[in-house]
Amino acid sequence: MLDERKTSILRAVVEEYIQTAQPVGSGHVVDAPGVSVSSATVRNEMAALENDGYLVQPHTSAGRIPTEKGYRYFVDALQQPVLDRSSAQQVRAFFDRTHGEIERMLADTTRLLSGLTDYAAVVVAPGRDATQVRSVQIVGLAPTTALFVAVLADGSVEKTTLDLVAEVDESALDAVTVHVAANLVGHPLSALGGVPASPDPVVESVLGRVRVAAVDDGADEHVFVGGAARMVASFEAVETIRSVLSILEEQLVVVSLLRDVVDRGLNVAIGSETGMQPLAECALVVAPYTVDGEQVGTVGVLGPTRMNYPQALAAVAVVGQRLGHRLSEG
Amino acid sequence: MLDERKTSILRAVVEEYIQTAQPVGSGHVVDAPGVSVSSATVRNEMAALENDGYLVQPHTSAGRIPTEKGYRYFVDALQQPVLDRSSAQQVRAFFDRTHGEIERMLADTTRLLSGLTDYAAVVVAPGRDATQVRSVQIVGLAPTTALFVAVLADGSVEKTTLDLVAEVDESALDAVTVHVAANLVGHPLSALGGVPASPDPVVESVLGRVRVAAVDDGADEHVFVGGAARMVASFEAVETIRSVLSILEEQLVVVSLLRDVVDRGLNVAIGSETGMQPLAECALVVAPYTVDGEQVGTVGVLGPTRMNYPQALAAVAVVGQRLGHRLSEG
DNA sequence: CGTTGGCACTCGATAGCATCGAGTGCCAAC
DNA sequence: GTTGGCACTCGATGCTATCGAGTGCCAACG
Repeated sequence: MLDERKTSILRAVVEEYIQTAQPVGSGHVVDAPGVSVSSATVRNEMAALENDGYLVQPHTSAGRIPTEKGYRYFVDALQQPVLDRSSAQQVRAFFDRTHGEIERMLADTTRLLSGLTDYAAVVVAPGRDATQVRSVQIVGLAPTTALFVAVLADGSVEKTTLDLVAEVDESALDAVTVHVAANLVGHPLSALGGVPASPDPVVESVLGRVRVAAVDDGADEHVFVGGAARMVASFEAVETIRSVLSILEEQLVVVSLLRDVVDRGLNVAIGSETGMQPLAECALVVAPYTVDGEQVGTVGVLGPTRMNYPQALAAVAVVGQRLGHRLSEG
Repeated sequence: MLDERKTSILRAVVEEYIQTAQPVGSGHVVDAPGVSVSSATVRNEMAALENDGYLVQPHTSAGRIPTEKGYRYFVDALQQPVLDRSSAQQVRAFFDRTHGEIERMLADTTRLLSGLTDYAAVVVAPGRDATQVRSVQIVGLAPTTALFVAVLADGSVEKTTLDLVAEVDESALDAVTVHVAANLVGHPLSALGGVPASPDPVVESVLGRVRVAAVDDGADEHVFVGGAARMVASFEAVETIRSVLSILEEQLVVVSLLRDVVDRGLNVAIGSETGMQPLAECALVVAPYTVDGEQVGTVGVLGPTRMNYPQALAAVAVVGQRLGHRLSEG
């Protein structure tokens, strides 16, 4: 698409702009690798790059800034970035050390990722269907309220409140527990829909509630966000900060955003590529992680469009891979 | 402490500064209620208030800004503030409508509070000891890993990973479950420490792990933070925003901060009263809530020192009270 | 013909300076 | 004790000059 020299120039502009946040002039590019020409030639090339939509000038006679298209080309031209030694060491140390609740581990993973990149980090927990139910229990809380609790093989616990239509005593709830357990343990939680009807009408009425609740809750995947404070420093307009934080506060939005990006086969979404207007000045780097060969979740970082893409890509890739390994071994 | 007129003037200055964020001059105060004197007299009084440390001038010949001491006096002089009709209606509607998981309910409560005040809201969940254990279960996850799960009467679920020293089969874990359940159901979770030893050495070894884990996890109370994005608009320095967000991201810090303030018998902590340097420009309004007559948790809002205290105090008080009621009825 | 040094030009940033006005402190008079 | 009057302060605003990084263009060169 672009000849070698234009590519080198574009890369130099992007790299310097990422570092300094200042428009980059032709003079700064001449001693970049792959650019052994004078500044006048660079100027000509940069004018061409602007014409083609890779760069813009904030105003006449200023340096150039990459456009979304420019960042996109830069990212696509990147060869597989590798994580620097000390970061890699940090990741290794983290996954060697971490243990305990899966939720805490995922939350800590966001801190790790955020610390590596200085941007906000997100981790989408493994989906319901990625793991089997180990144990089921229905516990009465109030005369007409019960709690459905399922322990999954990965150590997570799912629960749903059941609003019962009539009073149900403990023994009946125990019967429901036994019935559900017999049909659910060893299967993914989504198999709840396939639990056969019970001949006992009381059991069956509770069962109805369980099925309904399972469908209601099935949609919301758990997501962990960390290091939002770090990302703040990358922006200077308070209004931008506010709108980005608003997005991060809405778990549903974050989950669907990540899913959407992954589904489009991207590992980077730049500005409007995110599909969210408040993220126009942001870029999102994501990587799915796999447990036992199956994609079950996603890790990612959210930062400004002038993000350190090589670093972020490398960090997200390595953390995603390690996280998958860690979860696979159980 | 201050005569009536000085109090009126101080109140007028605080109220206007809260609204405008601009230094308030003597001219703006003359037509405030309780101040029927000329601007010259107001000037004299304001000079006195400055001398006594209630006001400061950003620079000579500018209006005045309240100091922490000024805000403190203003807050202490406030009669019980009442919530405006529409907000009260909003609160009532929320608590009539809300149901389901207690965690979701508490998280939604932060959204409610944040929406009412336009500041960040925090809710500390009821402590472990405030509610009884309804059900206990120990589930094996891996050969040497098990999960201790306890369902509490308020619908919350506590869990802890157990790293076992040796392989323990299902039937042994079931024996532990039965043993623990017999001694724990009906008691608060803290009674775990008092579970008697078991004659069976295998059961006893697992039991040891359970006791250790219970102590480790006992400290961390759950806290929900919401509406951080809203609060951002109250500040203009990005660095301030960053440091405040950093605080809010650390659950332990938030919990101990709230506990500390409540323990000091305060319902408002202004600036340095919070005891946290990064919150020097913030104020915290808190209210404990009670379930069955016992203080079990706290709600609060965090905003700038130039916070709308009457509104925030009223909102926090009402939401705390309603939340307590809601949780009491189960 | 691509490359290059040269050059006029642009325009934001910075600094200096006058002006404006909100607000103050002080004082004499009521 | 209160008040109107008044000189004064000082940030904010606006204007102008200057500076300099960077540009576009062009003629000359290999």
